[in-house]
Amino acid sequence: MSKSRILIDLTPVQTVACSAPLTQEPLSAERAEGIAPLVKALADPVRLRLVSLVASHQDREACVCELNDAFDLSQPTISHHLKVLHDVGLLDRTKRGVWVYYSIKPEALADLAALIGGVEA
Amino acid sequence: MSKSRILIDLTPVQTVACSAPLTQEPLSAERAEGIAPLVKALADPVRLRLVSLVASHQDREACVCELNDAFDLSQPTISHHLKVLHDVGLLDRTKRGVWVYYSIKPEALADLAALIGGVEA
DNA sequence: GGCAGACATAGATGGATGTCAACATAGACG
DNA sequence: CGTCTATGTTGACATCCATCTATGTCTGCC
Repeated sequence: MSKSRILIDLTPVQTVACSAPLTQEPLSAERAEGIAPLVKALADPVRLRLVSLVASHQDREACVCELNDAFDLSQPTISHHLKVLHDVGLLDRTKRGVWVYYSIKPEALADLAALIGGVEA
Repeated sequence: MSKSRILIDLTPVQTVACSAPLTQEPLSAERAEGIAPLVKALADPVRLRLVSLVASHQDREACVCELNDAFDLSQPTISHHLKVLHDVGLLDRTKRGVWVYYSIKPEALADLAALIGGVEA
């Protein structure tokens, strides 16, 4: 009870960060519910490319205008995907003048990789 | 053109295995389309737990009957989720007598972790 | 102030997805 | 054979989700 209440207040990234690798012990239902949104955020080709574009960009951050240009999708659609990635804690958001820059939170990707890979972090 | 045709014939796991980490270079649209199904297969709390249950089980395999018992879901629903995981190449399937055993394909998880984590495989 | 550009939000819509009940299949065993 | 048990398949249904158009908000600038 108290354990699950604590989990409810954690972001997906935080839940991932404090979970043992999938291959080490069975994932509890509560943790699975907490982690799934993070994986789901990555489970889209457009968002995979967005993360990759940002992560591989100079200083691991990119302006929305550049990201828009990389896709044949409407600006609101890209904005929606960026919001999804930001909401789960994979991307940070900074406004500089008129432009908005999204940046990678590297530890989020690393923690998720450790959870999936399991082979010692 | 020829590159994308090759990718079309790869399974999600194979596509992941031959892709550079997300943080290293921008993911192409074709590769993103190939990888997304694998991530999507993991982007569900029930399937996360199924993978974890199988992966952390003795010999990294488990009988469907045990898996059914771990959930408050109908048997066809579990069967459906196992099929999704098997179709993308995360689980192997073996029939022994009346029972069906699903087993982890460890390299699939490792490759996915390497793609996401990026810190050298 | 007012306009223009960058980005977010709202609402609508077609398609994907998780779940179940019902049925099918396939061995084991009497 | 017939039945029981384990598992997969089908079809239906409700919900979720990716995308679009239209509109709102904020900022810089003339």
